[in-house]
Amino acid sequence: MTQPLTPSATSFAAAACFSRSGFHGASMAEISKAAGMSAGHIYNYFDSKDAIIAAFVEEETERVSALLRDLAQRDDPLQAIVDDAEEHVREFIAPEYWLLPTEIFAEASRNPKIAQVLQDADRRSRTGLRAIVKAGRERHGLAADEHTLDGRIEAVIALFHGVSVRALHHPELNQAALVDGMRIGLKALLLS
Amino acid sequence: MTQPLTPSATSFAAAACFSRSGFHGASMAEISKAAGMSAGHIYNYFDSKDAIIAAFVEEETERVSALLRDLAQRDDPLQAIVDDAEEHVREFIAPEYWLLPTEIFAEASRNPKIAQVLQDADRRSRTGLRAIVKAGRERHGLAADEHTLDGRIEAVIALFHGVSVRALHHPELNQAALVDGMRIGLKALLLS
Amino acid sequence: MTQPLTPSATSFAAAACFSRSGFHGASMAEISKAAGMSAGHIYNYFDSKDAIIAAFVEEETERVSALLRDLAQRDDPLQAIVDDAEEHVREFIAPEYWLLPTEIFAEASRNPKIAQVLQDADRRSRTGLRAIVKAGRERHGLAADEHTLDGRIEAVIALFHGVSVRALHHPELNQAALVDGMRIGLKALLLS
Amino acid sequence: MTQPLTPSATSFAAAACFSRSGFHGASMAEISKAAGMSAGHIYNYFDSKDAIIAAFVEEETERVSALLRDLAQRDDPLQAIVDDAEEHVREFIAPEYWLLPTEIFAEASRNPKIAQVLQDADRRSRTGLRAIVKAGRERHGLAADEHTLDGRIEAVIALFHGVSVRALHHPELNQAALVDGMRIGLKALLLS
DNA sequence: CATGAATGAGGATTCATTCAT
DNA sequence: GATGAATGAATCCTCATTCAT
Repeated sequence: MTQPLTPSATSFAAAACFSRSGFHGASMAEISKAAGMSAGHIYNYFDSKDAIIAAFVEEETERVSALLRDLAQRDDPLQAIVDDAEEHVREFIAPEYWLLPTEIFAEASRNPKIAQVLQDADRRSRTGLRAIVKAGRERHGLAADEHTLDGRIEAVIALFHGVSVRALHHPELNQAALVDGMRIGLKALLLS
Repeated sequence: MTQPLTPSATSFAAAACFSRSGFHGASMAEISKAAGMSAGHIYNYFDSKDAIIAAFVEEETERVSALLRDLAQRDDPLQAIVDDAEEHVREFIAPEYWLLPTEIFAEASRNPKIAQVLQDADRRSRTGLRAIVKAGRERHGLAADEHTLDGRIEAVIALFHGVSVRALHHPELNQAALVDGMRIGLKALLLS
Repeated sequence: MTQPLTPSATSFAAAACFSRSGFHGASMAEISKAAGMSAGHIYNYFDSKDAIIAAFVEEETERVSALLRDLAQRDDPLQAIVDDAEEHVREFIAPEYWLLPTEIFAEASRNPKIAQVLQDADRRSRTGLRAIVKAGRERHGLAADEHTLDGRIEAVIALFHGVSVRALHHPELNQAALVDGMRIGLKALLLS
Repeated sequence: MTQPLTPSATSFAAAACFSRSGFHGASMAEISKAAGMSAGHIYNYFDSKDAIIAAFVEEETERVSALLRDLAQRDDPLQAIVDDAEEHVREFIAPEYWLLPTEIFAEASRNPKIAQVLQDADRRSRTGLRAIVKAGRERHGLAADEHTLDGRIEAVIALFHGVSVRALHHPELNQAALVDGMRIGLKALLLS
C-alpha cells in the first residue's frame, strides 16, 4: 500500500506468478505478462524485482492483519473463535491460503527487510488480538495479566499457523477430527 | 541417509548454503566450495541440483522423524511432552531449527517430488506419535478412538510447528509465557 | 525462409561459423559475435541452438531446391543438363558448395528432425526434376514410365551429389576429365 | 592400424558410439564403457580424443579400400561391377554403411588431418580401381588413355558415393529402379 | 597395468535490467 | 507514459583430461 495505483495492480498480478513459481522462480517476463504491461514499464513503479516482492509482501500481510480486525466486531469474540473453528480450519488448510505465506516465510527467513515487514504486521495483529482476548477474558472473569495474555495469544496464533503446516504435510488429514482438536486447544487457551 | 559417504558430506555442506541463500539462491559454485570439491565432481554423486535438494530434504526430514522415536522411550511419554515443553519450545524457536524447514516447506509447496518426501516422512512420524498417544491415553483411562487420536495428534503437531512460525514473526516473544501456554494446550489435548 | 528479418541475418551469420567449426563445434558465443548481437538476444528469435540449426538447414535446402526451378525454364532441359555439366561440376566441386551440406548430412544422420527437413526438401526437388525429365524424355520419344523415371532420376542426382564427395576425397581431381565422364553418364541416363 | 592390439579394440568399440552420437557427441565415458576399460586407461594408448577419431578413421578407410582389392580378383571385373550393381546398391543404401562415412566426411571437411587420411586412402583406392579399369577396357578394346580413365573412374566412384547420399535424402527410394539406373550409368562409363 | 575420483574450462541458456524509440 | 529489443552476467551442467592409488 506504499505505491500508487498501477503498482498495486502489479502486486496483485504477481500473486498468481509467485504462487505458481515462487518469488525467484517467477520471471519478470511472467510477471509483466500477468500485469498486462511491458517488463520495462514495471521499472517505472518499482526499483527492482526485490521491491516488487517487498511491496507484495506488505500488501499480503496487511490483508491478513485485516482479518483480525473483523474478529473484534463479534459479540463474544473468544467464544466466536472457538465456535468458528471449523470455518477457520477449512480456510487455513486451503492451499490458496498458505501457498503464498509459505513462500513469504521462506523469503523472510533469509531477507531481513522482508522479515521486518512480517514482524511489523505481526505486532499490529498481536495488539489487536491482545485487546480482544484481554477484554474477553475479563468479561469471563478469567486471569488477564500480561504473562497469561502473552502465552495464550502466542499459543493460539501458533495453533492456527500450525494448521497450514499440517495441510502441507498431510493433505488428507481428518478435517473434522482436527476441528475438534482445535476446539479443545482453543477453549483451554482462551476460556480457562 | 540414501547416499554413500561423500554425498552425505555434500548434503551437509549444502545445508549451510541453503540456509543462507535458499535452495535456488545457492549456486552450485557456492555449494561446491562449501563441500570442498569442484562443482563438476558433485555431479558424480548427484544427477542435478534438484537431486541434491531432494537428498538434503530426505536427510533433514529423517532427522526430524528420529526425534519422535526418542520420545517413545520415556516412562510416561504424554506427561513427558507436557513436562518438556520448555525444552521443546526453546528448540523450535531457534532459527537453526526452523530456517531450513521453512525453506523446505516453500519448496514442497511448488515441487511435488519434495512434497512427497515430506508427506512420507510425516506419515512415519504420525504413526509413531499415534502409537505413543494411544498407549498413553489408554493408560490414563482416556478416550483413544480413531477420531479422538486423529484430532489431538494433528493439533499437537500443529502447535509445535506453529511455534517456529511464531519465532519468525515475533523473535522477541515471551518464551516463558509461551511455554505455559503450550502446557495448557498440550495438557488439554493429550491428557483430557 | 521460415523466419522474419533478424533471424535470417542470424542464420546467415551462423553459416560462416557452422562451416568453420561444424554445428556442434560452433559455440553460441561465436555465432552471436558473427551475428553482431549478444548471445542472449538470439534466444528472442530462436528457442535453442538446435532451432538455429534447423532454421539454417531449412534455408539451405530451400536454396538448393531453387536451383532446380531454374532448370525447368530451359528450352531443352535434358540437353541443358548435359551441356552445362562443366559449370555444374565446377559448382559441386567447390568447397563453398559442399562444406555445409556435408555438415548437414552428418547432422541429419543422427537427428531425425533434420533428416525430415532434408527429406521434405528432397521430395520437392525430385518432383520438380521428375516433371522435367518426364517431359523431356517424352519429347525425345524415350520411355518415361515410372520405373524408368525413378531409376534415372535417382542415379542422376546421385551422380551430382557424388561429385562433391569426390572433391573431398580428391581435391586435385582432373576436372575436365570428370566433366567428360559426367556427360557420358548423364547422356546415358537422360537421353537414352 | 597404427596402433597395437588394444587400441584397435577401442576403435572398434568406438564405432558404435560414433555411429550413434557422432564424433563430438560421443563422450569418452561412453567410449570407455563400450571399450570395456576405464576412461583413464584409454589415454595410455591415445594421446587425445582426436587421436581416437583419427585412428578410427584410418581403420575405417582402410576397410573400404580393401573392398576394392577383392574386385580385382574377378574374371571380368568391369562386367562384374555392372552385374553386381544390385548387391552394391543394397550395400551402399544401408545406414550401417554410410552412417560412419557421413560423420567422417563432415569431420574431414573441417579437420585437415582427417581430410589427409581420407585423401591418402582414396589415392590407394583409385590406383587399384584404375589398374582394374585400364586392364578391363583394354581387354574390351576400349580407349584407356589417362583422360578417359580419370574421368570414368571419378564418375563411377561418384555414382556409388552418391547412392548413399540418396539413401539419406530418400529412404524409401525405388531400389530396383535405381539398380537399373546404376547399370545404365556404369555400363556407359566402363564399357563404352 | 588399470582405475575412477577429481578437476576446471567451456557450453547453452536464462533473466533482471536498461534505454532508444 | 510505454514498449520491447538488447545486454551480459550468472547459472547449471558436461566432459576431456589428469593423477594418486
